[in-house]
Amino acid sequence: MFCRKEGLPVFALCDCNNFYVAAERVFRPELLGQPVVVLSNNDSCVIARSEEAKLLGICMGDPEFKIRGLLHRHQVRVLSSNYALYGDLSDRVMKILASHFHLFDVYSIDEAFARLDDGIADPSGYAVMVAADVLKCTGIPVSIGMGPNKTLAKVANRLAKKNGGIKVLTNDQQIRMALADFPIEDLWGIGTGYYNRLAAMGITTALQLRELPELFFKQQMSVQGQRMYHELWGRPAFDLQLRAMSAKVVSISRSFSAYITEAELLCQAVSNYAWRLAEKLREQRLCCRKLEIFLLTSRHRSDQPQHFPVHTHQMAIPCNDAHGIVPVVVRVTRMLFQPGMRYRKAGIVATGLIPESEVQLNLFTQVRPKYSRLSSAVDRINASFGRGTLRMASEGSDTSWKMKQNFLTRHYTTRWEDIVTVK
DNA sequence: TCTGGGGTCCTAGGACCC
DNA sequence: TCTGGGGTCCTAGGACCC
Repeated sequence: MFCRKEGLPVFALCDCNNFYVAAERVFRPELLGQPVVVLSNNDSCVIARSEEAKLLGICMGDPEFKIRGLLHRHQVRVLSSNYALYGDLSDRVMKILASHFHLFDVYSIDEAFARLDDGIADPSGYAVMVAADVLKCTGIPVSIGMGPNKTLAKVANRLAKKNGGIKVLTNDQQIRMALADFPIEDLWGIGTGYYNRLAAMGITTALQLRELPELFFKQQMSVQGQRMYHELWGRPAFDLQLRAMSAKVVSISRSFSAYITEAELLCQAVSNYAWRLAEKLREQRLCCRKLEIFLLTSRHRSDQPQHFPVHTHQMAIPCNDAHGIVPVVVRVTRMLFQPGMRYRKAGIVATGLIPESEVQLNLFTQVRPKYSRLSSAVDRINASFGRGTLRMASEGSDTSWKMKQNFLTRHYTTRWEDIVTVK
């Protein structure tokens, strides 16, 4: 199934370089060459950095308030995250990549795996051509790594970033060399938990890790670890995911821009989240059978009382309309709320998902069509006039909890009034 | 006193990913 | 004062069934 001429790579990983920053630079060329960071929701943490920002010592996840002096001193350009822009540019990049690779698997907003066609005799030259085409068509630079499986294509990609954008691993000698000084914490499948355990044993490079017996992987890191073992030795254990799978969980959670201490305001905020969750379920044509509602106080404030309540609600009928979901979420939130607590975040997780079509076949769902037609009408209106044009009255009008985005760029590619004007 | 065995489904929690 | 959000997979253990 993975057969290909001996010594040639089978898998490619294409990864956009510093994607969020690159996406901003497409429409803000004055940011080229400047240190740039993109912040998470509420403008709280660094989630993307340009090369210039990395050189200043800014790390992923750094809270903005802790590095404010540094940002100011070096005139770092600070941006709020603009997911409408990133999502749209991601779609464009993926379309170009898909036109060059027959078998193709979108792995995340900025990454895709591909299997190389048998006819490609010069993988490295092919990768150069693909990367150039993506850059020409979208303005986004990509790095491409190739190897005999996904794990090693990931390793190659990491090396490609430091090596002109393309890296191909073809035989075990090259693989050995690549793994010899590859830090285990950068390996796909090694997070902080495994890293700490391995480092305590003196294992710090991917090559050292590979030398451990297969049983160690199996016992310490379960079957995923066992798959990693095979891939490190060049045998493929993860294939491409060629069919889009329907989501198993759909969730929405947000931190508030200020603490919430009143039940009323909290209910208004979760009412807004519940509405958005219902929209997301309808976008994916799914209905949920369960809703998990949770509240969080700030873990970083050990001087304040903590409260992390969770409640799971079973829906009588699988549901994806706001009229079924919002009242449940508000009722549960009222029940979970404890006076005296300063809530920082709330969220809703929809599980037990089934396709909309299966619900409509159910005998006991005669009440649905009315709300289903109402929801479709609301979705059409909001699609035309913008999200939030129609919403639930329970959401209220006090927006003090809403997300802070002080450095947001325009929706250049997805909103008519934000489109760039050429003089 | 001695109390089966094998299967499924569900859930909670822990690991990981970007 | 200020520390993101949305996912996946795996395992162990309990309930339940025949």
